Amino acid sequence: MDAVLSRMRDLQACIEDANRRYHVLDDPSIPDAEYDRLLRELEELERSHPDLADPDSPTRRVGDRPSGRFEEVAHAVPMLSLGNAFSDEEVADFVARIEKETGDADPVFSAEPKLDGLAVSLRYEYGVLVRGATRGDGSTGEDVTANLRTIRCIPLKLLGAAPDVLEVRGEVFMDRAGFAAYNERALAEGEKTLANPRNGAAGSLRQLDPRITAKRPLSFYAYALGEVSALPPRIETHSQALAWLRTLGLPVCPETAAVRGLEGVLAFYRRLGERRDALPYDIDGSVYKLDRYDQQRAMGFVSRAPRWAIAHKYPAQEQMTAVEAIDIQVGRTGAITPVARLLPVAVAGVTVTNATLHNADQVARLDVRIGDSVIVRRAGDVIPEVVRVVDHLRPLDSGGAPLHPAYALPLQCPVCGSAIEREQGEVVARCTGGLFCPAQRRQALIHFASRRAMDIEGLGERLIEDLVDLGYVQTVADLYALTLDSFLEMKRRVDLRDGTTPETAKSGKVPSKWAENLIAAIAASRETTLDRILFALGIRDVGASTAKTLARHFGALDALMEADPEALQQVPDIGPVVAARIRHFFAEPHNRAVIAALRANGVHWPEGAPQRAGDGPLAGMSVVLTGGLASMSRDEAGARLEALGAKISGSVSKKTSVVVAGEAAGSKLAKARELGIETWDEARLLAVLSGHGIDAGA
DNA sequence: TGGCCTCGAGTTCA
DNA sequence: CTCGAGGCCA
Repeated sequence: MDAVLSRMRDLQACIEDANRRYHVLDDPSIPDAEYDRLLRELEELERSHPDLADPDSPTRRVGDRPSGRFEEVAHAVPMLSLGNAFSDEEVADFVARIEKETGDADPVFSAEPKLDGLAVSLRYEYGVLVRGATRGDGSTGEDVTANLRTIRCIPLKLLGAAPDVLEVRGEVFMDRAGFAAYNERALAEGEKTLANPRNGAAGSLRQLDPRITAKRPLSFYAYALGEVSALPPRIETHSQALAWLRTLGLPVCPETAAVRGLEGVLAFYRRLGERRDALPYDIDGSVYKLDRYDQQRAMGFVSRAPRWAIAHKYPAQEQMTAVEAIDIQVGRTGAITPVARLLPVAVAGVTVTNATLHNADQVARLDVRIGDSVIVRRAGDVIPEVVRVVDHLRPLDSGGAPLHPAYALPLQCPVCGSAIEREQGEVVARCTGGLFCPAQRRQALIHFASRRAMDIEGLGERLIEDLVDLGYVQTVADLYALTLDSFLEMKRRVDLRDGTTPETAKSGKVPSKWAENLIAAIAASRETTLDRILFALGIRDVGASTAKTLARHFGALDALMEADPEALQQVPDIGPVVAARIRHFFAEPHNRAVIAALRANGVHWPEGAPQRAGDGPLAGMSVVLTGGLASMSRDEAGARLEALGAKISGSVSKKTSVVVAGEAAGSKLAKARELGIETWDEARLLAVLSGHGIDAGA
């Protein structure tokens, strides 16, 4: 019981603190999702232990006291908050409750996006805006009339026949474009940037100088009524009220729609969710309001929220979690990457356990330490990132100093013990162990086997790790000496090491199929091409594209190996730096030995005369492929275009001649349109290929 | 020398 | 996908 009580008091303190920071300081300390979670936990504890509930618990209040910088305003009709639903089930419960209590089997809801901004109340008397206030704690807010008057879409005078008194509730928000522009400027001028658009809106409204507010790109959508002296007749639903507000000149969110029953609200939720990223403003959910006023009255209220409305939240894009450790990863080139190991947390639908910290500079910028609470986000792309540290949750020692020191990169490679060095002016630190370092050896092998290199199917990271750790493979050439027996023996040793039951014991026969397939895949990779083997060798700064150029330019490996720096720099896109790296690679006796061993093991590729000048019908064209093609893969399409002399590039710029856009083409197509670059659909591509005698099929 | 344009390298999870 | 840096051109 003591434990419950102390947990409740802890939660209360956390929530109060978060409230204060959010409402009074405009400086949120924890993400909304975390706040909601804490509040729910406290609510549940209070429900199961009503005797322990504090009468002043934050669950009984909507927000917090105003900051005192502005006049206080008492709301004639309180501004309530909404209950939240985080799952379809909770929405189903909400709808079922309404159906049961109203007796309406198919109730109509007004559904609208839940804008991520700041709730305000506008008071019009005789059609003139006389006062605007923030929500504050729900019953008392702050008078921010002067600031609200600067928002262009808020009418200072209503159109038509307005009632004597009309209070309109709605959301003030900053759209994404405005937010981005604000931060860009703040960054350029060395000012503090805003954490998110909602803070932009809140911070702007709290400016003491309305001239500053006037420069902020704020908008407003009305979504509810407060005090109204006389509602026009025949307004019996929320939808009708919104339509009426529109006629008075008040902006209402165009996404708002009337929907029917559970099916209707869930369909609205999904439709809106799909378009979430495309909307010009941030939303954090949908809101459903029972449309008929008589039904709303029948449902009534619970302490802090109406029972006839609910906010259905989308999975949070930001979450708070704890850093359990900061580990080091060693890349193929020795690059040292610090990685935050996180307490698993669900962010936008997936569980995140790792997040890259990129490099030492980034760690220093964020000042991430072990034990810290951090905000994790999955931004536009998929890869999670640590956005910031929640400073006031940092663990402290008894003296009040941080428990953990600032993180410093180790001086020695944690894998091989070699020195870690950072070259002058470079951002990345590197392990100097080279192929002596097992981590680099492993990465080199993974690279060698990868699809764009030797394309050895089935030889994945796990297998390579075991092969390297157990000493079966030292260099890439050793792969070609592996036999069926060595794989089976290795498997036995792995099972023994991990304590896993050998499959041989379970099935009673030798499960050699996977090993046979692997041997076959390795054998198949013996027949390759010069550009693949060049790429596979893993020369620094020689990627797939440069390898292709080198292969074409020299035609044969020996010619490349003997080329001096001057000869190398004759190759397009090769300058002094890359030339030196290539020379350095081939000067290394170990690398020459590996190449000899590969050849001795039967790895071969066609060699031919150097092709220096690009020719073919599409010579000089720079083509970018994007989106999925139905009749062939992008790689195949690229190979065919290259056969015609075109250059395939990965990014769109004004030098691009054509963008081939397949299914679901994204940002590259958008960029092409923006730059006015010619685009081809798949049909056009096929026509061009067959027009030059290239068979598009198979 | 500065400002593109590219390429390379590293990264997460189902 | 994004960042960093090499290469090229004005």
